[in-house]
Amino acid sequence: MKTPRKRSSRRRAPVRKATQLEAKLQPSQKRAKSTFETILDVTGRLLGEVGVERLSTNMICERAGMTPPALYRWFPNKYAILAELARRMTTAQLEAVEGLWQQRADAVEAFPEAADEIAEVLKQLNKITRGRPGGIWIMRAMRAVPMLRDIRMAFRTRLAAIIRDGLRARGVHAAPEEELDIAAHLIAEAILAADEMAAEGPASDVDAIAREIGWMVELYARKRWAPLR
Amino acid sequence: MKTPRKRSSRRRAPVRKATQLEAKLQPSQKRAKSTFETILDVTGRLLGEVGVERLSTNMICERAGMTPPALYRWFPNKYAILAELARRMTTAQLEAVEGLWQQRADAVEAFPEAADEIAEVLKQLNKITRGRPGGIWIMRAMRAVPMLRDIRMAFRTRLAAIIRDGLRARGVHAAPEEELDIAAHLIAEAILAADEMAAEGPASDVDAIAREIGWMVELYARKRWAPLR
DNA sequence: TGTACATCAGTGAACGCGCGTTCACTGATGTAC
DNA sequence: TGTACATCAGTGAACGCGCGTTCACTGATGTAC
Repeated sequence: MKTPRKRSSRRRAPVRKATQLEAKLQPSQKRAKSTFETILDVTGRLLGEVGVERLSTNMICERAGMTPPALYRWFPNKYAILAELARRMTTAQLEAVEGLWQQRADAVEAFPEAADEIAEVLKQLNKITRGRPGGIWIMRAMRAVPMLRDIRMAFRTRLAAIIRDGLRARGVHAAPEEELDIAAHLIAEAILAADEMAAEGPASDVDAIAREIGWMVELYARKRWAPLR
Repeated sequence: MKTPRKRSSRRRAPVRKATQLEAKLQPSQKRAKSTFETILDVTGRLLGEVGVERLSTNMICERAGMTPPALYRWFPNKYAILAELARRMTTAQLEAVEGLWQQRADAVEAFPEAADEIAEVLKQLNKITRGRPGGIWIMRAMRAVPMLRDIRMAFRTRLAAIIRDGLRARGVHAAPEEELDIAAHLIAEAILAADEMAAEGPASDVDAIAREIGWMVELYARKRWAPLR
């Protein structure tokens, strides 16, 4: 016999264990590595096709041509897969930006080329965002999925730190520490917004968007803490 | 003549139609209006507690103290609820911005107060984003949930149009149409990013963020199409 | 004014399905000798 | 070099649960007379 389902007035206390976001273990054998990467690749593609909320582990397995236990051998749950994708993405983007920044660190003392520099940053970021399967959707998911927000925050913090140091190195001395910090975060967010905007349209739009975000950041950074008239 | 009205139990077409995002019908009676609003309110709150992907109609009903058919009387599915929340939010924000813009349309011929103006826009937007239950999460969901993206796009397009017209009205004549359009969209995205950034921290941060985004937009708009040196 | 009655707004109880996940097991791989 | 064997990487087949949703029905509301 069936117990009737009780509905109202019962508020269940969710004893939810903190979801593990790391991969269970790293694959050692060749076959395993391929499985691991296939899961990530397929998840990225499906993210773009059905969105986060419709994505399921069964769906991933079916598309990847494997059975669920194969997936669960490597990932404890579906958020761990998304988290791995997010971590790889943000790591790649940080490395790209750091590379660019460092590369020009010596050559630039002031702002003359800052617009070009920021434009180039945007292009690099966007190349990565576009280049990975479901890349934009990973970016979007990092905003909206609570379990991924930490990764995004860490990413933005580091991006802002790079920008802040870059501004200081290029002669912004008048700005109070706190103000500069907000400015750097704001610039980081603006660049990320531009990246997502650029990723949603045709690739030919990227250059134009990169040019404008470059101007925006340069003019802001150059003039904000200087006497205006 | 009186026709006996027997409720006919007709079968619905088994064809899966494209998900309807409108409310089924508008409530007329008082009790119904209250139910309708409760559903929206509870959904907003739950959005902030569990996120989009964990949100369910059963959960909404339980928290709202009603049974599922009460919900399905007004909304065809859970996306329609989210869509209604998103539409209300963006409508309120557009009205706030339009009001502000119009209010100052006569008083301002050039840019001297543009920074303040944009700062004020951000504050108004953020007041709405913060003021509604789950407001930030609705903003975030509009980015990541495919079914809500149309609403966000329409919102951004209108916001960009307001900004574009505002720039033209304030003396930006040198910019090519297409370039100005990209600029307006970029400004819109930057402002929305700033809004989300401001909504995630304490309310006391809003003013500082508003000030910086104001500067950023003003300096960009003022200098972008003018000779720089 | 009261009330009969059509219509509106909700409940109670479940449905089928796909979700995330797991168990017991087999086949593949790498390596020590 | 071949092979025995421990270990690694996968399969087959399901599980219980909660999801979105619906049906048949009752109670609440508004209004015509």
